[in-house]
Amino acid sequence: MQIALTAAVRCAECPIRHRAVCARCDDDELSLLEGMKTYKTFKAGQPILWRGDDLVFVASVVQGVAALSKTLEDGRTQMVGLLLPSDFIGRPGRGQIDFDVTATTDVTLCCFDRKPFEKLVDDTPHVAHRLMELALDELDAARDWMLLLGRKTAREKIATFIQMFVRRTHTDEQAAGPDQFNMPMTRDQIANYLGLTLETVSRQFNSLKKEGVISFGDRKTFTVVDMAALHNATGDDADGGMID
Amino acid sequence: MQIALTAAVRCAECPIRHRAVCARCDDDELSLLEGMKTYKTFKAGQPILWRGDDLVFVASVVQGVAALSKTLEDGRTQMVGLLLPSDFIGRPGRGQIDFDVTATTDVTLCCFDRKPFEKLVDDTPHVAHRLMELALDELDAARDWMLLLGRKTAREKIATFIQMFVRRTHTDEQAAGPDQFNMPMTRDQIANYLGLTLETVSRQFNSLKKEGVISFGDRKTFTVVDMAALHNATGDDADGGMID
DNA sequence: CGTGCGGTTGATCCCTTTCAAGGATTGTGG
DNA sequence: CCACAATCCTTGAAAGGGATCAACCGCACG
Repeated sequence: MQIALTAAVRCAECPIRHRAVCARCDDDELSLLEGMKTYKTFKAGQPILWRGDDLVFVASVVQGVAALSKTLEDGRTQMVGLLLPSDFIGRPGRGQIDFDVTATTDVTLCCFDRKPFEKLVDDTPHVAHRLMELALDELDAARDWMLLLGRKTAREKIATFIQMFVRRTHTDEQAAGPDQFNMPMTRDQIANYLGLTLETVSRQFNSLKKEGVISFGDRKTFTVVDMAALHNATGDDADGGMID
Repeated sequence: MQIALTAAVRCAECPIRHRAVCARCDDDELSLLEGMKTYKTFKAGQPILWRGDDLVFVASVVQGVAALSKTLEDGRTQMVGLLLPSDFIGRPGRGQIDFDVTATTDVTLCCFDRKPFEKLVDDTPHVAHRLMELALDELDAARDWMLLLGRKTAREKIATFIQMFVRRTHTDEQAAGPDQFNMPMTRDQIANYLGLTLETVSRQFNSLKKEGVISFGDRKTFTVVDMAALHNATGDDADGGMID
């Protein structure tokens, strides 16, 4: 269920107010941002930015999921980042990006023109700080993913993916059930994220289902039946290795 | 050939003066840093920091190569970053790191105690800016590596690795020959970086050698015989996709 | 009621891993 | 200076996990 978002939404009531790039801002700073922002929406599957494009705007993801991906000459593609609500697109001091950004689900972005935003970053330490934190969080996530891509088995990849998704989603939206959640990605997109083929993704999902670790009603609605078993299947050590 | 470095080396003469965290500093700022810095050296193979350690110092790599790595419960390990001269260890606002840092070769670090350094970062926009740039560079590198780990074949991985290494090394040190360079890592370390086994690394190296793409005299000294063929073997498109 | 898209399942193949043995190089101590 | 050990590297044979190729299912939608 999506909340209708328009340019009229006030920052103070924004669902990502406390985690996005504006998290540290006081009221004055917030009203500066409020004066600059515009909302853009994208339908599932739509491209948001192409590799090599001039970066005319930067943005926070307000609703939905977007993906960063890279493609080899022969068409093999690999997702190199998943943007959930509060994640940031674009970077100060870079006029271009080196990957494609695509809407995975319907997406709402809170956009700022790049040039004025960069000026604001220079004048507003709170924003600069938060931007740095977000970049470092992304770096941590990227490194976890490198371990997954380089060394984990298909089964471990799937288990890790589900676990990550549950963790990030649970706090984001009020999930319907205890460990139930909605999977907004197709098997093919998941495969591109995990460095697998869609067939392998399907097989591993069904294998975890047969073992009673997860179950799903609709093909897009999962329930984690046995959280401990799921964690066990990730290959990670006890504390999960994830920083909260 | 290593230059002897002691605490007495002046920043103005430092080999990484123009690329490290201090790159943007003016003379005043530089003398502040100069007053804080101490050199530490580590022998090849020595641990520099362990995962979960309290981060008491941050540092720039002055000489040598260090590696960031993560390990699964059962011992599988994956390098998640390679630190060459001018790269930075540690991050503002984080008291801990989530990976091990190990000296791959003999390493010289230019260290700063974390707390005072963080204060300096807050007061010195030039340093904060540069730190942000370095973080974003690392993020770009991490994403290139995710594509490699997730989608490239063993052959492509090796070719990409050599290419990356030649590119970064050539500007760093004046290489002996045109495309000759010194490989400071063992087959095992390379395997951990590329998500392969050491046997596969060995086989692919020798395969590229048989094809006349590279040659090596000493097992640690490579020459790229056919740069175009090497690039062709990376799977990347024409311009290489690497940002300089 | 067909068509298309996403998903499942099966059979086969192949690249990389695994297991194993031997070769090369370096360093150390007698 | 040589013997020996420790590392690092190479090479071969076999096994296996995931990819590939292919057929089919089920649901949404026109």
